[in-house]
Amino acid sequence: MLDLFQLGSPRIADLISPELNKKLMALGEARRYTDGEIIHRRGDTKVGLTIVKAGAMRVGVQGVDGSFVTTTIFGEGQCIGEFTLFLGLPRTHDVSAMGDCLLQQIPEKPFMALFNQEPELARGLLSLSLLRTHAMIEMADDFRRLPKEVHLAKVLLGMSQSAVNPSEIHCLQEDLAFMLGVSRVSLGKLLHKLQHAGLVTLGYRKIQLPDLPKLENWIEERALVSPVSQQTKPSQ
Amino acid sequence: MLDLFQLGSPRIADLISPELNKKLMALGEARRYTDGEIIHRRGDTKVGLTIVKAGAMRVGVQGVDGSFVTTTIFGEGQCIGEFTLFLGLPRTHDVSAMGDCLLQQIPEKPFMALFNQEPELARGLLSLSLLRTHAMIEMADDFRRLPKEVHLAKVLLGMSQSAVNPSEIHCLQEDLAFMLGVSRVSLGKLLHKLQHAGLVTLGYRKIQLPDLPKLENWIEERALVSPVSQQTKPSQ
DNA sequence: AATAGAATGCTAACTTGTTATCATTTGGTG
DNA sequence: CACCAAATGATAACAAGTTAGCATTCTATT
Repeated sequence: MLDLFQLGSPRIADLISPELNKKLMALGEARRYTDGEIIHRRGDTKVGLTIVKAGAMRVGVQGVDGSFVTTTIFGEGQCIGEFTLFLGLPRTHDVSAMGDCLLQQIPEKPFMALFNQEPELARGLLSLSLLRTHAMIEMADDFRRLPKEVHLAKVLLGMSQSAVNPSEIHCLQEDLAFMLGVSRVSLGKLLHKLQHAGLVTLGYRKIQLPDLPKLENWIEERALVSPVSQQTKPSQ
Repeated sequence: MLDLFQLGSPRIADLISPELNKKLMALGEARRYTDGEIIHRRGDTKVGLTIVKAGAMRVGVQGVDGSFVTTTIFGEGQCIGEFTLFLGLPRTHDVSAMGDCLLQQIPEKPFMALFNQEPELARGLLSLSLLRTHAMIEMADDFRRLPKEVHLAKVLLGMSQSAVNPSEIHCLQEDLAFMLGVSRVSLGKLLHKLQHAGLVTLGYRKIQLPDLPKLENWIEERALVSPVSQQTKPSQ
């Protein structure tokens, strides 16, 4: 469940030293993509790490019926491709440029050379992967335990925490609907419920969160289990 | 979505050399737990790695209403605790012994000592974490894209692949229901659909899969996107 | 072999979500 | 600035899932 949640996904640069990050970003080459351009497709077997230098990429899956659903948007500093490098698995998602963007693309060979030379890189990638897994576990649990409107509220809160402006989220109701596994109609109803509760304000292509503390409280009161805090405090 | 799926979760021993595994298992100490005994609770902050040496542990969450739902069963060779070691996060699940079991419990200090000394360990844990993430991503996608009965079939197939006897799965309908996010009643209906299609045979506390190739075909025909194969072929 | 507890099966009233349309609003484009 | 495509709102018929309750079946334990 990569998920829009992963807007808040950690950035590799935050998990390794600046020096190592410099070495990493010096590998491979940067390439510019224009809005909508395909970066790679589900099933592709090209191996390598891709890091967003500027802009954002849209991650999702194209259905056989032609419909496309977005599951994640990765912004600056976020990366994909670990599965191809370490598991030899084909790409799991279709990825395209969301607006113009600049990507650092690091092929297998130089990456693995650095990886084998710098143990710190493994540690950083391990933390990254664990953080993602952790977020997914919590999300999956929410998905099944929480009433839909609470889950929705939690998702919105999560998205806000990684937005430029925390009190305004830019996304389509259709994508939110997919994320929660409901239809657009249902999602609309849920959103209006939250609006009537004074927790959100609906807009065109955006949702405003006028009172974050209130939203947090509202969620807290309805979550069935105690939340696990999200601080990232590595041991060592 | 750890999930019963994770019965098929990789074992750490399969991702590192036998020598390193020996060193790892020599750390900490083994402890025996009796059926139902609590191993740790959600929210606990005790840091360390726990590896199943024999038997199995039940992973799940206790609701505030007292109900307990199983999300995963981890058997021999499988481990938990990476979040506590590398992210400093509290336990995400309640874990208890499922039948009598023997666990190797490795405290933070000796583990991190070995970790810092043997780069191979980071590589192994990275693969482990990525495999889990990958399984969860695919599962989450299925959760939202596939009709419930197809998702159920896929989950059953996944469970069979990691069972002692691939054509017989031992689990409660109640736990399966939670995994799919539906009620027990709905799950019953779904299972009966599959039974009428000749794909499963229902029993008491067990489900038989009399014709695995047929099941695979049936799923294949109904999956909306091409599956991503699950071979574990590390590069390098 | 009888029994108790657990798991499964079944039903019905009810709630919720979906599909299929169509109307309305919005914001970028020419 | 008018227009158009996209996004959102709204509705109704329909389908699906849920809750609650009880019956039945199974298995382990007397």
